Amino acid sequence: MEDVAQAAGVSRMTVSRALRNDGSVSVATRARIMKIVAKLNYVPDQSAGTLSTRRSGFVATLVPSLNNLHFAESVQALNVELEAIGLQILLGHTAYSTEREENLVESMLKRRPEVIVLPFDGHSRRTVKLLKQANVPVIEQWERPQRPVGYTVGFSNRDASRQMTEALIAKGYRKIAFVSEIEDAWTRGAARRAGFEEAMQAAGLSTRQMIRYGSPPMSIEDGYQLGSDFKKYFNDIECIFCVSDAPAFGVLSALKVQGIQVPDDIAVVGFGNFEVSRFASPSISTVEVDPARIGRETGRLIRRLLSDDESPDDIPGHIAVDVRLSWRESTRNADAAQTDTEPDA
Amino acid sequence: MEDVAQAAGVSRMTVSRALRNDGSVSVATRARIMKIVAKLNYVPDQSAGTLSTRRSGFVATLVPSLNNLHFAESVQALNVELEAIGLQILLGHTAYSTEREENLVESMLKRRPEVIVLPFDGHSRRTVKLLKQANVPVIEQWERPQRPVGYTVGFSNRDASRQMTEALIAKGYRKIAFVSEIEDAWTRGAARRAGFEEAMQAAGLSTRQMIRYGSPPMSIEDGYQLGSDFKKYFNDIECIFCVSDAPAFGVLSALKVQGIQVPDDIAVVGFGNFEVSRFASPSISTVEVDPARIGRETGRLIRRLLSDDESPDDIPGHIAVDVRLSWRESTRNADAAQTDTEPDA
DNA sequence: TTGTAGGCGTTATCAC
DNA sequence: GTGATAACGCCTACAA
Repeated sequence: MEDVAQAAGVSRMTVSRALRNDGSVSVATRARIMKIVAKLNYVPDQSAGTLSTRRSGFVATLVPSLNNLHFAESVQALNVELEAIGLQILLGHTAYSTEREENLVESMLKRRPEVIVLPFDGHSRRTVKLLKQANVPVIEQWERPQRPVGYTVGFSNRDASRQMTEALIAKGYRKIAFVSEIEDAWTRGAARRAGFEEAMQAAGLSTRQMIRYGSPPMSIEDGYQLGSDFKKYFNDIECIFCVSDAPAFGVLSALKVQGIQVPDDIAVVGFGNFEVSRFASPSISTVEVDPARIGRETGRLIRRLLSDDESPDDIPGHIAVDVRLSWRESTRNADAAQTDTEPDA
Repeated sequence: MEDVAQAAGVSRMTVSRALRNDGSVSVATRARIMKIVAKLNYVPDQSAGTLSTRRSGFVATLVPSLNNLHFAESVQALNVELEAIGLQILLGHTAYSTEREENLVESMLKRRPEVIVLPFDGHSRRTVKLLKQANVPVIEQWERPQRPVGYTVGFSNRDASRQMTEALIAKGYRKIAFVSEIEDAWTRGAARRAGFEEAMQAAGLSTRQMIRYGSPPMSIEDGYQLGSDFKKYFNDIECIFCVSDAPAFGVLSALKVQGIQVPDDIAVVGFGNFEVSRFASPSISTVEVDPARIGRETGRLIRRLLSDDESPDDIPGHIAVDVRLSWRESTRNADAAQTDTEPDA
């Protein structure tokens, strides 16, 4: 910067001001400075700026996995919002591990993010402690936790799952199996299972068919294996409700191989509206979440949090991004009120 | 840090050394310091450290889109490698735009990354200039450019596509259509088309069936639309080779709806080995790339570049991550030497 | 509109 | 093994 200043015959301060374009530099001077900046290929060092202004320009963002279009889409949507206000995402993936999450939060904090965004799938005690002490706005995404650390953007997995279960019951399904992971304490899978149980019990139906298989997140493969052992798992079942579309697709593929008709012999339902469920044949009925919207709303919330022309009291603590039920070919749709659009429509 | 130092009765320097665990602090002193650090919830400020050491700990990583499992997987694999050496990814997505790429490179540079990783899909002149002047190792991923800026990790899309085309010809296909995007100058799509042409011309076959549709990257939907107008696009064609698995799946779905048999009436081939092509029915033959391996190899290259116990001359400028052809159900496999494993196997 | 002085929180370096 | 000093490159605050 000194070089630029000398070449322009001004002080470093003036160069600094010209670069930030804060309006306090004469047009002529600024033009001259910018030309020299270009010629010298000068690129300001943001970490020095951060040190000085105490604003890092970072938003720490954790996701369970990138290996899942939902999270990737939401990050991308968030990024679009943040770029507009010059914020940079600092990404970390927890691989669905609260321990990794803890380490990530710790290392992110060293970068002095202005906001911390993370999924809620349960946090370790220390994670919560770190987040609270960080003195930085915290946004939990996807699930709406019982006791949120800070702001939340998302929906209740439990409610969504209950809704879907109630709808299945309304369609006449009685013997419904729920497929989810083993050792899913505190994850969204557990919340979805709870919603299922709630609805079934409210309807006086048996919740004995709770199949636990694989570890979170369940894969297509896991579902395929379950579906392949149809007799063992789904004998006398009318509808298989899977914790996510991935195992639902796997189950479906396995049933198809065995010549079991969906939805005539048995129905299959997923959760999440992954791309694969839309293009499967039969296409899979599912709970549709809108990942891009979660990212977008998170970004907007951040803009509000960081702009100083709004009182913090006016900012809502929770932003609901609700789900909807998508009825497709894998369920019997006798009483279906809304029908989802097929790709060929 | 001062607070910690006072509480421990040492100087800030000793605290700094204790935190970095550089071995020059007595065990007792370090233990005492660490305890106080924990009690005071002190979190060091990395931007100050960066300023002092001139090491940011960042690896700038650009991807065309996260909205594509390939890139997400490769980023994730890269991240695994980098975490091990305390490096943090600074992610940006170009949305397949060279202009966005240029802006991203510029803003990343302000963070003083220690390495810049980006896809090669053509760069603007200024991007190349910025990269060269940055005085930072540059790694181009996926494609192997003709004139690379720095290191490269990946494969030649042109060669891969030529290979696949040759294999299709060897299987007896003669009237092969190639489906790719409009305005794909300099993208991987163009390289793949070039490989196709090359192989077809070498075999004395017509390359008249070059269908251009949609803009990069082609979607399932684009393929579906093409496939729906079978008569117009694929009349008298024996095999449809798509620029990626996404349109291949779309085409396939559309053919299925029309009762056109694959591979009996016509073959369909993709590129990329997206998950959907493995689980489609019929499953889609494709050119299989290994995104995780690209990420992993990039990470390893970075480790070598940043470790000072290796002479730069020993580090290869290009790391080949080759593709393989996956033969599945969507092609007639008379002479197939290798057959891909199905999910149920 | 421009300049001067000082400090942001850490670490390199050298001395003890 | 520990401490004092200066510097990293920018920006805040104040002065001119």
